[in-house]
Amino acid sequence: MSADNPTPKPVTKAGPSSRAKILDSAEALFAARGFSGVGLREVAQKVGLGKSSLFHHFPTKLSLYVAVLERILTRMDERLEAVQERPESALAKLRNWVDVVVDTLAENPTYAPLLLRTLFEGDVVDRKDRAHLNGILERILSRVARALKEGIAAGEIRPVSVPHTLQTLIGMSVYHFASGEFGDDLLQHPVYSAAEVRRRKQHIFLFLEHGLAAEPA
Amino acid sequence: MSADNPTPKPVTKAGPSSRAKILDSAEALFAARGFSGVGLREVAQKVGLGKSSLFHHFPTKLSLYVAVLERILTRMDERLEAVQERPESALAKLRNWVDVVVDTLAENPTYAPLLLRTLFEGDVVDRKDRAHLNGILERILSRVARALKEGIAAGEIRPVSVPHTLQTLIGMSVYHFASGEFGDDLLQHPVYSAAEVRRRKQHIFLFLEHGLAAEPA
DNA sequence: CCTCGGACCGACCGACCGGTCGGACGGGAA
DNA sequence: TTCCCGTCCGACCGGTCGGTCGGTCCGAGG
Repeated sequence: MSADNPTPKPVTKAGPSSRAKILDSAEALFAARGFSGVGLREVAQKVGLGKSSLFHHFPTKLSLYVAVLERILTRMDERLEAVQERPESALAKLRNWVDVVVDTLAENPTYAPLLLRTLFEGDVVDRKDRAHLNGILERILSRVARALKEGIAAGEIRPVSVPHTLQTLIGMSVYHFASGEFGDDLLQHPVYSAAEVRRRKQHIFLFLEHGLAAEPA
Repeated sequence: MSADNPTPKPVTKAGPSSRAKILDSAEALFAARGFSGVGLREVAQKVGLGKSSLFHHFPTKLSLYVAVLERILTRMDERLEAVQERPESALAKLRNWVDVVVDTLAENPTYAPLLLRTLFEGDVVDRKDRAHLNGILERILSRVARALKEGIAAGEIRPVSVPHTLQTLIGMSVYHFASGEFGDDLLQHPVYSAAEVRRRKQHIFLFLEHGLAAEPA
C-alpha cells in the first residue's frame, strides 16, 4: 500500500542509498511534470539505473509517488515540530510557523508544486495511502488550528472561521511558491530568490496583522 | 498555433455545435486529471464522437487544451468587464472584483483546478500560445493592479507590494476552489456549496480589511 | 570452496498513446 | 441527377507506457 519502512536496513554499510537517489530524482520530475507526465524510464535514467531496478525498491509507480509525498510531509512536520512553542501570543506563534513553512518551501523548490499537484491528482492515490498522508498533514495543520482557536478565545484574533483561515494561509504560502514562471513574471524577480522570499514573508506577516486597509489614524 | 476563431462560422444553422461539446467534455476531463492524464479516446467517447472526429475541430491535443483555457479566461474577463467601475473607493472596487471572481469560480467548478494546473503544466504550452493566454490574463490582473495602486496613492490602502498582493488574492480565491476533496475535508462541508461560497467571500472581505488581528479597542 | 540473497539489468509483454488516412454519409446548390 | 463539402468514422501507424521475467554479478557467511 503505502511505502514500506524508510529503509528496511541501513543498506549494511551506508552507500548513497539507491532508494534515496530514486526518491530525489522522482521528486524533481514529479514536481515538474506530475504523476502521469513522468515515465519510469526517465526516472531510471536520471538516477543512473535500469528501469527494472526501480521495481526492486518500489513495487509500483504509484507507491514511488506516495513515498515521495510522504518524505516531504514528514520533513515539513519535523521542521515544524522543532519550533519550540514558547508561551507567546497566538499571532507570534503564527508568525513563527509561517516563517518555518516559507523557509522550507523556499529551500526546496519541489515541495510546493508537488503538494499542490497532489490536490488535483488526488484521485490517483487510493484511499489507504490518502489516509496515511492525511495523517501527517493533519498533524501539521492541527498545530496552526490550535493556535488560531486559542488566539480567538483570548480575544487576540478576530472570530474568523478556522478552516477558511487555514485555506488562506496555504494559499498565501504554498500556492505562491508553486506559481512557477507565472509568479516570476508577476513579481519581476524569481520567486525563489532570497530577496523575494524575504518580501513574501513580510507581506504575509503584515497581511495577517492588518489586512490591506491603512491605519485609521 | 493557438485556437482559431471561436467559431469560424456559426455552424450554418445553430446546432448544439460539436465544437462546443468537445470543449465542454475536454474541460471537465482536463480539470479532473490534467493534460497528460487524459486521452483523446476518452474525450471522444464522452462527447459521443469517434476519436478521429476530434481532429476535424482541433488539429492537435495541445490546441484543444489551449482552446479550453482560452474560453475560460475569456469568459472570466468578460464577466469582470461587465462590472461597471463606478468611482468607488479602491477597497470597494476590490470587493466587487473578488465578488465576481468567486462567483465565477463557484459556478464553474472546472475553472479553478484548470487554471492552477496550467501553472504547473506550463511547459507543455509553447511560447506562442503562452503569450496569447497571458494577454487575456494580463487584462484581468491589470484591472486589479490599477485599483491597488490607486488605493495606495490615495492613502486608503497600505503601501503593500502590488504583485505580492495579487498572488495573495489568487491564492485566497483560485487555490481555495481548486483544493478539491482536501478542501471539503478541511471545511466540513463541500467547498462549492452555496453556504461555504458565501462564507468564503465574507472571509476574504474581512481579511482584506482587517487581517487577523482583533480591533485594538 | 560453495552457496545464498540483495542489487541490478536487458528483453520483452499487452495496452494505450497521439495522430493519419481513405472513405462513408447526407444535405444544399446547380 | 450530379457534384460538392463539411462531418464523421474504423482501421491502422510508430512509439511509449507500466510492469514482468529470467538471469548476471558480487560480497558475506559457513
